[in-house]
Amino acid sequence: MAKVTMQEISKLAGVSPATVSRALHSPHLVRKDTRERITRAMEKSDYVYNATAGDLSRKRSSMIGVIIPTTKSLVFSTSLLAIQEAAQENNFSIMAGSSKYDLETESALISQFQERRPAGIILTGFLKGQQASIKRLIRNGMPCVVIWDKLADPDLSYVGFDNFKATYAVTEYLISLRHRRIGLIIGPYSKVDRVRRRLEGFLAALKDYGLPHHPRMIIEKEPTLIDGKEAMARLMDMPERPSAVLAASDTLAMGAMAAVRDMDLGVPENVSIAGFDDIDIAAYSNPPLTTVRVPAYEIGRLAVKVILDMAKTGDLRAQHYCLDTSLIIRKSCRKLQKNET
Amino acid sequence: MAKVTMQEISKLAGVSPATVSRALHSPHLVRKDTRERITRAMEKSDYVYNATAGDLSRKRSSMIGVIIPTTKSLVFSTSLLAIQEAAQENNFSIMAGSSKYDLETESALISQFQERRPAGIILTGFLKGQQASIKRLIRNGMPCVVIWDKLADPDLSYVGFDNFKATYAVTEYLISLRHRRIGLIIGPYSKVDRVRRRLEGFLAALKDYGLPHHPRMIIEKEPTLIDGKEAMARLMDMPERPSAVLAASDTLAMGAMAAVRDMDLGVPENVSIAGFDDIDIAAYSNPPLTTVRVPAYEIGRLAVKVILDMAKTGDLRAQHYCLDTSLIIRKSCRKLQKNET
DNA sequence: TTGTAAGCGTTATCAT
DNA sequence: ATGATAACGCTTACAA
Repeated sequence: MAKVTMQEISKLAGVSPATVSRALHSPHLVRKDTRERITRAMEKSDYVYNATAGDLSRKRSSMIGVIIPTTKSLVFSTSLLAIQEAAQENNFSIMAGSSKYDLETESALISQFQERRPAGIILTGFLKGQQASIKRLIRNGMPCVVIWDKLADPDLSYVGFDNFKATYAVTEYLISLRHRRIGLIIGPYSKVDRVRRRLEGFLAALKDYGLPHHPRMIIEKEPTLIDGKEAMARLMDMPERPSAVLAASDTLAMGAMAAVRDMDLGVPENVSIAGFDDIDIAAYSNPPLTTVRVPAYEIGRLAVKVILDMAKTGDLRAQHYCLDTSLIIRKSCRKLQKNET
Repeated sequence: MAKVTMQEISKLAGVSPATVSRALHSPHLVRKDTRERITRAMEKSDYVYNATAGDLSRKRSSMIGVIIPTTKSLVFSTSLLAIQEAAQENNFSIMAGSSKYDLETESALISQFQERRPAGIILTGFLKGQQASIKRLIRNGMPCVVIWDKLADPDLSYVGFDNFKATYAVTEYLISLRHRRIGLIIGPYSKVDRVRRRLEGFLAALKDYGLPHHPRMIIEKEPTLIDGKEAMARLMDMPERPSAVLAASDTLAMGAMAAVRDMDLGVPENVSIAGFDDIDIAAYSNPPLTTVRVPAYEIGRLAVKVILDMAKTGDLRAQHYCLDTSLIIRKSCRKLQKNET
């Protein structure tokens, strides 16, 4: 398709290929009338620029690699959308892939990306054991930025938020509602650092307020609806069941609410549930979900900015952006009575 | 980054670049021991294949362009996930973009894709007025397949389902429940053919069963939660309000349910609601949503197969796959009493 | 089974 | 302001 090349355009316009290239990328270097002749020639012959050839010649490509855990979570999709919009505004394309929380998949994706010499790579959190290989990437001159977390390692760039703090805050809120037996349904924290920090925030709040810690009330699951439902069912079956449950993602929370409904019990009358992410639908669930709002869109845009900036200047020194989260109080949590348990 | 080239590997292994290339892509053409020497050389020097150069040389790239309306709808994300998985299995990368139901954005995306000479392009339905330019693409040798619809045009490939029939069926179901005043909340049918066919299916069912058609009960909106809610509020405010409402996407349906709840009315006691898509969460809403299941995942996988097949054989003759949808009856619709209206 | 060499369509460096 | 020309890193006939 589109087999006409710059060569042919240059002939048609009676100039050299170099001039055509200039007319395309640095129009100000070309006299107006030649520029117009070139433009006309291009239009007449349906010329389509060949970015592959350009990238090869220039030794860097105008693509950005993006890894998100899953396209099936609305909240990551929001970041992806932002990334895509920002990239397109700068005439970059994105290569997307989802790791599905699997180390091998993630590595394969990174390798696949590298083959195209992208301008940079955006990673969503990352799996345990990936840290070294990312550092190697950076050392080799590849702009990388981790999103959705605040990293301890000063050598790694990130655009994220404080998962520990955010989880601490929502747990604290539950405690302020007089809950003392609080369950936690959480994603794969043994595999993903970002998730582990949520666990740690939860635990820290419990400890700081002197609440007992029931390991059985912490359930690690995949962040899906069905897993949220199963976990909640298990929690509700316990002899001393929790009066409140924090689901470390809204998807889990939605599943959890369904479990309660299936028992003909109500949220928040019989049990309070809080989520994390503030996906769009959280405001529309029944009851509307109390949750932690995460700046998914802003994260995406900012990440692109960081990558583009690094690619342009060649300065790969780590950049850190920790954005704010906020607690969105809706109707899925209630305050216990003084003597209620 | 990764500045070592095939040249250097070939020197290291004491062979020609051509042999290295063969070892990589057609190992069977290379004697085992030379192959091993090459592999060792690559490992020792951290060689990373340069797909950009390869694509240029081979005059076709191992990328597939994908356009979906929005990453913010779970159901398109499912197709995207499937596409991405299938592509990766075949060592292809995907370039993704969302049109946001905007013609200019869609065109810009297609142009951007073309510059990379992708192996093919997958389009989700497509906007009115795009048909001619897609045909031109195909004529120029670009494999294209439209997903999520069954096209009338025999020259265009599609992997989709019958939007008319599916909508007809769910409307018929509502009618079988004795509903006679049925509202419709629907996406941008004036812009998107695929959506228009849903409208037509709805109208046809009404007509076939001799039901009156109230234009005011058909509301065109963007497929978002908030729009679903607003539309439903309007419907419920009508003097003769509908006893059932079909929302032509689950997202709209979720918004609609929220509107009913806000009026302190119940679904399906006061009004029945049916959706379309069967996004994951539809089974978990309160009440669980009766809806039309769409084979989003299968569509994605099959679309990649079609593209790859066309790219390999060079045979761009149109291929048509119309998959099945099914009505998933849950709890958001009820049967009216004999004398109930 | 392996090597030679001519591209692939741009861009960048020097000249003019 | 424009042109000549050598890369860029790989693939692919064709030859050996």
